Amino acid sequence: MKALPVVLLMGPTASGKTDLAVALTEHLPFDIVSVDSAMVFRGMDIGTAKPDAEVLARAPHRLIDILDPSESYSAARFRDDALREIRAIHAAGRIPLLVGGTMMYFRALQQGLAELPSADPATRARIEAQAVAEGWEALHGRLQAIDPAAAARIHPNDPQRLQRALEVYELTGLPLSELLARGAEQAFPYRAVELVVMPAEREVLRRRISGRFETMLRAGLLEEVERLFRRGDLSSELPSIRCVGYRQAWGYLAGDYDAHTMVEKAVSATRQLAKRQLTWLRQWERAGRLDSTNPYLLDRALKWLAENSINPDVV
RNA sequence: GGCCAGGUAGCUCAGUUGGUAGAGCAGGGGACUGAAAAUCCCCGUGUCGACGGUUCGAUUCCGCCCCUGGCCA
Repeated sequence: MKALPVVLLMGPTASGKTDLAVALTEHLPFDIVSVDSAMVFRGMDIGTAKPDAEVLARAPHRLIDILDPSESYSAARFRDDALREIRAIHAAGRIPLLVGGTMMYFRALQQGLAELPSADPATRARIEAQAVAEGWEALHGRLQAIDPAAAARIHPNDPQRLQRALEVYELTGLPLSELLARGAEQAFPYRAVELVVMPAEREVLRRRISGRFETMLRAGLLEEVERLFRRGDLSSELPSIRCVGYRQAWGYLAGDYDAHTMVEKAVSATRQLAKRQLTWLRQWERAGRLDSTNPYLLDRALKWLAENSINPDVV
């Protein structure tokens, strides 16, 4: 029996993925699963460009609004969640359409992850304290001793990865490199059909990004962030508040800079995000992992899907 | 009109005791295994405001002019 299809629609921020996905649901029996590390948070709607209630009623998105901003998500949790949603959608006789811009989630989903311990706040706090006392340079030296391969790969200025490598060692007694070398868990047991929304020109995307941020402000982004700010239990260290737009609005509300600077910083941060997303896409393209067609136009996307024999009979 | 401080990378500035200059930000490229909208790495030639002068050589010194800000009239 042929593997069941899963359609993956990826692209940089502000490229029009959501619009295309919603349009596709009107032609084929798709159910959408969001692949987005920011849309998972409740109460973060405007700044994450979450589809509005009217669109969601027409085309429900799974894996949005599943976390409070005080919580944190992960690629591993996404993988589990997404596989569960995919099974449920297939069971209902429909086709999963995974849409988003969090490229590492796509990677984790399709290539799998090695068996590693999940984040442990106590261990991280301990490592953090050591970093404050001795500096990350010293911790990099320690990693050099326990896991030379990881130390060679991880730059001394990269606290996040340094902390993770040390955390894994403290939790398992084994070097991260060795656990990674054991390989990922089972592969993606579906037939993946990949659609990539690539902007023809960077300049177009740049303009869309600044225009969209202005629209977000007019739609009440500042009020949205202020609600989070006033809660009192959130901080700029949290993954939710580090999201593009939220981080800068937070800094403005905290009095770190004026409104004009906030807008400038937010727009730049969004462009930088798009650049990183494009780096993933180009890498996959070079590796031949992607079909280089740009299915931005709806009819082109539908044609592409037809060529890959995605139609209601398949399921 | 006079005095003072400036005019150096797209922006904010540093610097050159005279040998044509470098940071941050922006921008570009890359990496990426439980934070990933995160975290990190690499990439800096620009009439050094204009024109003259001194000098082997001026962005640097001198003169003059233009522009910006401040003070005084």
